Amino acid sequence: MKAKKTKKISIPKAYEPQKVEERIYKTWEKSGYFNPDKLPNKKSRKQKFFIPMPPPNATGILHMGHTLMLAIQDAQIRFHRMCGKKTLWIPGTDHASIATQNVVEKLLLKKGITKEDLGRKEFLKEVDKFVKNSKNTIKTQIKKMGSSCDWSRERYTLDKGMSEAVKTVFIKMYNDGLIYKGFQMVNWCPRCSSTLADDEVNHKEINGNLYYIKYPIKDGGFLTVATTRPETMLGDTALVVNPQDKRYLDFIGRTSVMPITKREIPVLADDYVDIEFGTGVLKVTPGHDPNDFTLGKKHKLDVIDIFDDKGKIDKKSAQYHNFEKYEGLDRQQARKKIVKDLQNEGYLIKIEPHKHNVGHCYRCETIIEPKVSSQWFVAVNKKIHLKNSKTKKSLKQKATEAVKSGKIQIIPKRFEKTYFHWMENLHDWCISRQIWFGHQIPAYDCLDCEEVIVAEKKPKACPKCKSKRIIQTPDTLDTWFSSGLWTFSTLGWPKNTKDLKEFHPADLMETGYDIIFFWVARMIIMSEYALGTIPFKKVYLHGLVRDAKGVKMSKSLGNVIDPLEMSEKYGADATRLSLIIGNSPGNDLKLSEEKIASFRNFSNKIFNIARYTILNSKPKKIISKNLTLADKWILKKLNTLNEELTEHYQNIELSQAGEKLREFIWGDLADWYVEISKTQKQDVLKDVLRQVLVLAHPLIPFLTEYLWELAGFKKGDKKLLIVEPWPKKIKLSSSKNVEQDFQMLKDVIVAIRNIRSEYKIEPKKKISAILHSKKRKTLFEHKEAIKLLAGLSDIQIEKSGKKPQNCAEAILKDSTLYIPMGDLIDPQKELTRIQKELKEAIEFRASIQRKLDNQEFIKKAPKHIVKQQEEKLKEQNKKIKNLEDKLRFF
RNA sequence: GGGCGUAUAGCUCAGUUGGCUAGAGCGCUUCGUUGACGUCGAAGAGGUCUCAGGUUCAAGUCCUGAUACGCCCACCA
Repeated sequence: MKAKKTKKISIPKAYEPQKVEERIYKTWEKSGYFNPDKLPNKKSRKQKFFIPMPPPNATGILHMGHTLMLAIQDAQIRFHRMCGKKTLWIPGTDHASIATQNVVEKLLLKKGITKEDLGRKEFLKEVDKFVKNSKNTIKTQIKKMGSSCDWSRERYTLDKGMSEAVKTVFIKMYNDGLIYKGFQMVNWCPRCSSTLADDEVNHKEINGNLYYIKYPIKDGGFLTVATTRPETMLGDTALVVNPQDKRYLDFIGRTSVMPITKREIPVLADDYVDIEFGTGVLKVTPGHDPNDFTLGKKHKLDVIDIFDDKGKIDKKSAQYHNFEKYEGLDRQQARKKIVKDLQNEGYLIKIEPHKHNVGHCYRCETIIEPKVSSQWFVAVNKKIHLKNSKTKKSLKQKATEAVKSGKIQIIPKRFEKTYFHWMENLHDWCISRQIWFGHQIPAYDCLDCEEVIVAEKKPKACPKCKSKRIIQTPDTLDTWFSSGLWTFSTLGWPKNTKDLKEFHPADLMETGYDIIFFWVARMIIMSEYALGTIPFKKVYLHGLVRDAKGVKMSKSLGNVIDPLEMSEKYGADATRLSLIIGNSPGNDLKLSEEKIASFRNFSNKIFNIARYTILNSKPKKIISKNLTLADKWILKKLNTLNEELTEHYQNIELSQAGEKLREFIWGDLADWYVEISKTQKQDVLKDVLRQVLVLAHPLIPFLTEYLWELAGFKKGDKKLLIVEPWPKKIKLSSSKNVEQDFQMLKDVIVAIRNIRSEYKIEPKKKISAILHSKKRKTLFEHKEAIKLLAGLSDIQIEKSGKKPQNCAEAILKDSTLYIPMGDLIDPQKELTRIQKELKEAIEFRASIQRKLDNQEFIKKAPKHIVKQQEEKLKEQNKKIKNLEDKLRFF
């Protein structure tokens, strides 16, 4: 109970992460341990563990989503590194073609410059300049979070090696007939002036209208068409009705003279048309609707493209097809004007409000225009002989099998269904983009004979017509085409490198569920195609980080919580913990500054436990003899913690790992063991601290490494915590009953505290207690602890004895506690207390009794459950008897 | 139109294969300057586990249905 004098080692009173994090990170970097080739005990590292880091966009700044991914991956990497695996985490950045080009375009526009002003070459120089700069920013930020990734292997999706990989795959796919150029309906973003893949289009419900328009028929009569997009009528090339539709039988085969343009189009029959919808008459615009395109193909209709690349009514088309008066109007303007004209000329019958889904660009939110053009596609349904496959299979089949066979495991499992569903419905993937920034397609067009040549280098002459007028296709590739190669291109593919052989496939792919299709699916397709293997064994999908109210964070809403600001304020460890604890795969996370602050408190608590241990623990070396009940208890708890954490880390259940850690450190260690240790001549604090630091390190890297050093566990420059082997369980002899015995000790202390609280006894005031207990010896060992923790001046512990007078009492499992109150005793208070306790006990006993009276329960429930109930009953009976005895005195 | 998820204390969430007098953190109430920590400690209040059925000796946990909220996918003009 005498407070130990703290020695004069100067350790600050509170943890100041700002002062240590940067230094610790540099120490790690200098050690070389981020690099698997420089790890200690190299020979014994038989297993490997590899994570390719999802590359953040090169232009971005770090947001909570990144921080979350870094925290999870770093925890995994650190755990497996400590477990003795050869661990590799490759960092990198993504060039994010459309996104980056948009950003730079906007910046230039502020200076009044368009990209066309600069020309392709100069513009790309500008982009590169910009990327170079922001790449460094994000790199520094990744380091700030403590990420232990191998910077010597850092990659960029547009670096030389990557371009090599992209070219190789493209050419191989082309030669295998899996990449083709085709004239097809694609999603066109008029703002970006580029195509988009199907999954880059977001469908949103829009309150639109259905316009009913009269189409006059030659030789009399008219048909009424319902459309949501009247402006597309400029490109109509037919009307179609269902041949079963009796209303229109007479019209089939006749000709309509269209309103406005007065073009003549046929009335056709096709059972594609839904009789029920609208008027049952469909206007066909093969140039601007995917269905109409298919229908048009079937009926060999002309395709009229009425828009230019910016989504405005095209000049040439307007001249040719007789709608010059709309030339240059954008889609909205054209719609307005056409509706007005239709109305004036008496062709508009009515307008009905109509909800429908409209596609939007996922980058800039502009409404997508379906448009027919010549683009490059990956054929996903074409069956060929793929690597490591005996029979002919399509890319889609291979990618589906990879998951279905269990070779790839998706966490959480429910996303496997989503994945299959998406794969089943996958159409050919449009991979060409009319963007300047990106991997330019390795295809060359002969300007004289229009021959297309796919090759690594520009051919000297056209193989067909020998012309030398050859240019490279201006289009670039979809960003996801190159990031699809990420798991193996980062390892040096197409060269057959040592890294590739050693590390592929990755052990874990950790990314957001929002890019399961964009990226995860593409990586599976690409790896199966190029290498004939899976890209990774596990996919762990994290959710979105939202604000405290569950709203998506966005600059415009001003609800963004900045990870760097938070790390500066509360420490990177606290920021990481706030994202890990209370989070589960596939679910969104609500984050608030308060939550982060609460983990700062936790860090500080750990710091102070360590501080106390360093300054006061006795002895400084591991002991195993003469352990007290408390010593054995905390060591046993530590063993359990070790076991549980090991499993949680292995299964990527980091939230549970974090909670268990907090429970142990704050609950068991700080609130109980540290306090009790103050009454002991020697303790095991140092051993416990040592192991706790190891177990906590994957989740709390900075602080633990710092304390490791402070506590003197770091023996020699190379012995950093980051490479400390994962601890084995501590051997404990004779630890039977430790938990029950310690629980009894806790119960006694809590009971006294309770009485103090009820009687409002000042904490300063020391009182005495008398304890009659069957386990006298066990409690006696920690007599001083009871005194310290319950604020007693004195305690008598006897096997049994006479009931003392004027006491507050508490009935415990094997003991009865008396607190002499003298005049302070309030019989009424005691009576109420006992009565309340008795009532609860009786109710509880009744519920157990009911169970035990039930013959079915006795017959069918497992033996140990029945026994458990019987014991509970006994316990309650004893308690009730004691309480009733006490009542008799009142 | 198809599919999926969630519903437990004021808030954020745990609750493994059914055995629970239903837990934690934050918040709240009362009390406290016990030399590791006020970024702390002690004690406490607070829940018919969304609703209705069912299976079972036993249901927060499994099944069916309903309701609410959320998400994803989709070319019906």
